[in-house]
Amino acid sequence: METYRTPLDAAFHALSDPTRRAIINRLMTSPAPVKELAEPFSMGLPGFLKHLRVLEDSGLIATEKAGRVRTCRVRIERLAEAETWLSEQRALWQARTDRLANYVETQMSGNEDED
Amino acid sequence: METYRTPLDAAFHALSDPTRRAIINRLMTSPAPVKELAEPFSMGLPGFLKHLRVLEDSGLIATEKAGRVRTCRVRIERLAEAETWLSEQRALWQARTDRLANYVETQMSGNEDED
DNA sequence: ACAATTGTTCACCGTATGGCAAACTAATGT
DNA sequence: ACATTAGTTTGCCATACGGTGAACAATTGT
Repeated sequence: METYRTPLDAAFHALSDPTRRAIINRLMTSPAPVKELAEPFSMGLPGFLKHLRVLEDSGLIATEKAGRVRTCRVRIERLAEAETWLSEQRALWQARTDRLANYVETQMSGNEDED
Repeated sequence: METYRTPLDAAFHALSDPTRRAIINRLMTSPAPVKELAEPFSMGLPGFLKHLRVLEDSGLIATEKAGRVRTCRVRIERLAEAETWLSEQRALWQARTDRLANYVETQMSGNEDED
């Protein structure tokens, strides 16, 4: 079903849906079975299961079935990858504003009364 | 075009495509005109412009046209929102593992020779 | 054995996505 | 004036997405 190329593609895609973010949010506190996870949402189980599959295919969660109950838990590593990408970007931004601040500073010490 | 509900939906969706992440990555260092941004990619301009629109609609970038050149720059706030959501989730996870560690510890001090 | 609980599969639907090619507009260089 | 550059619009396409209802397992409680 998921044709996503890289893990990051899949992770960000999975996070782009509010239902799925809510699921992640819930699972951060503790693992839970499918039924309990589904309860807060108005949609039917089939639709809900699709969301779970998107999450599982993305690696953001893992599931395991015991008896008739499938228990879901978060895989924090994948979430960390997304976080890492974002913080790398912010590092680039930081480097840039640092350069800019530095430039402004050298300019000002050159002509202190400039506008 | 974008029917996205919340800013977070739109931001994560925008980031789920490798082309768009590459654009963001490029823009982190400095603003750039459309043509220069498009050069590294094999696709045509119309397709590329769609990516730019997704990014702009998500609030991850802003663009401004001067003469015939449209310059694009990152809007760091929106990226920060995504980062914030992720770190909130990790805080929940952290709280959980802390609780768990605490529990294990109290158990061990109760029966120190247990397996 | 039987019913209830829990999950799964299937076929379907309307809309969005990611791409293309072609035609077009607007600003700039010569 | 004319050609070039830079971007835009339009129409099209195949596939993916988010949801539905109906039928079908498989486990568990009584």
